[in-house]
Amino acid sequence: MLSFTEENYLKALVQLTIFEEGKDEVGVNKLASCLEVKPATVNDMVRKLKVKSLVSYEKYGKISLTPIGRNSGMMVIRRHRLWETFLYEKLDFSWDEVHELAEELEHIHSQKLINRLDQFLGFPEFDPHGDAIPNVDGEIVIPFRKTLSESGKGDIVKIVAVKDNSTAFLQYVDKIGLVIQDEIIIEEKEEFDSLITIKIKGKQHVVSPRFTDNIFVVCAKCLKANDCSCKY
Amino acid sequence: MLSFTEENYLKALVQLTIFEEGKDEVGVNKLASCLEVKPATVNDMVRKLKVKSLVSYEKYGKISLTPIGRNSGMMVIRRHRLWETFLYEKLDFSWDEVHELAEELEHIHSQKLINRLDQFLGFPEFDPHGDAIPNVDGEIVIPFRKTLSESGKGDIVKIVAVKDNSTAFLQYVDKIGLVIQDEIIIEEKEEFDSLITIKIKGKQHVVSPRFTDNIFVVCAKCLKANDCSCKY
DNA sequence: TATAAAAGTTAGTCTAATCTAACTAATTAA
DNA sequence: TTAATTAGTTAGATTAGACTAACTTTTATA
Ligand SMILES: [Mn+2]
Ligand SMILES: [Mn+2]
Ligand SMILES: [Mn+2]
Ligand SMILES: [Mn+2]
Repeated sequence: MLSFTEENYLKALVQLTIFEEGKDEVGVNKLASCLEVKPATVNDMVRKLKVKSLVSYEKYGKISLTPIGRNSGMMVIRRHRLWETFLYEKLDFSWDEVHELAEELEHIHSQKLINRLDQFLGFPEFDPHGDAIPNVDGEIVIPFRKTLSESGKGDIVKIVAVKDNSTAFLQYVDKIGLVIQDEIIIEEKEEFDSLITIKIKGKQHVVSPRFTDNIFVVCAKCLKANDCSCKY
Repeated sequence: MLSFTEENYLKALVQLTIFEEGKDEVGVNKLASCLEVKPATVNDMVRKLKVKSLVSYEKYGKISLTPIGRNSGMMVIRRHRLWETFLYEKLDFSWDEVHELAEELEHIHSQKLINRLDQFLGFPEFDPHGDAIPNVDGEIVIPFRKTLSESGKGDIVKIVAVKDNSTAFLQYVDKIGLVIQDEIIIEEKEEFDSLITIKIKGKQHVVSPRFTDNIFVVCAKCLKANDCSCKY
């Protein structure tokens, strides 16, 4: 049985080596800053996780997940996202409240409980932030998507997810009136300070990279963004 | 913020000094055996809880809860019983499965979460084992009830709760076909070995004190057992 | 009331998870 | 290719929660 702490390390490793585009290993310092602990602490724990065959690691080398480690980490994320969905759908929490609560709930271990919860929720594909929910085998479809920052002037896109899960960010998104699946028109891009003028539901907003870097979008014309042939 | 361990001590103290009839304090050894740790461990922790003003305690004396300690412990029990009810009512778990899962879930702290869950469940009064659920202020109505062992030959009673929450016991109750609110007729009491013959739904069963000590009943004739004037 | 038994305490040890401070290896840039 | 910077390691300390073994106080009993 894994401890809360071990689970949090594995979860962070999934985020840094699987969800992060084009990276399948990570260094001690980066993992440490992600978990808000010191590198010395990570060094200890990584050696412990290696003994348990959850990570691959050699002294002065990079850290990567073994298949077992990957699955364990993915299960933590599955639990996190299913609980977020439960809180949002059934208990009427707002999307900026659920993440914090799910940080605790994700460590409830029972497989049976989480599978029953999944069923109770009707096997949702996405959590309230637009993130895909890993299935019972730890498999996940990471859909094609880009950040709003990567879109060009004149593009018409659709918001599919948010990157930042913090209350401050999510409340700002709420304030602007933006909801998952909404259409966004990029009206202006100022190269000098990277401010972007967007139109949502007919209303203009000027937003900064702090915002656009954390909004995931797909082309609004061809929703099957994988085969997208639009300029986008 | 209380740790899991501290919460478990407070919960055990509520059970031993409030739910246990006519006792408002408890010794180190009894608390230790209830928590399955050694007396030395309890001694350490009780001194820590005293510093936090959660218990009253003097060296070589008995332990009792302060009002704050009582409320904290009661909140753990409220969460435990509400989660049990959720698992039983919404996720179709059986009554012998829910206790173990609730042992983990009871440590999720958010007040807002538990109050929303309470609302979602329609403010239930009792958990799947027939135990009353403390309200948002930590108040609880401990209804009048006796064990089946205390009933006499010829009594007609109604099962309102079970004392033992273990899987083994609850599955035995299931096997006999007994359900909360069922009527039980005490047909025979053998003084020699304390075996009791009962009738449930027209079927006879011979049961031992291991069973009857853990079944809570009220008189079936006058359901307001508090004012019961039947022999019972 | 003296003494044996039960209840409770203390000192010292252990493990998990963290830290700091000092060190070493690897990478980058002059 | 050497020096500086960055990344990673090690040793030693701390804290919470547990333990054992030895001790002390309280209570029960002869
Ligand atoms: Mn989240
Ligand atoms: Mn999420
Ligand atoms: Mn229970
Ligand atoms: Mn219960």
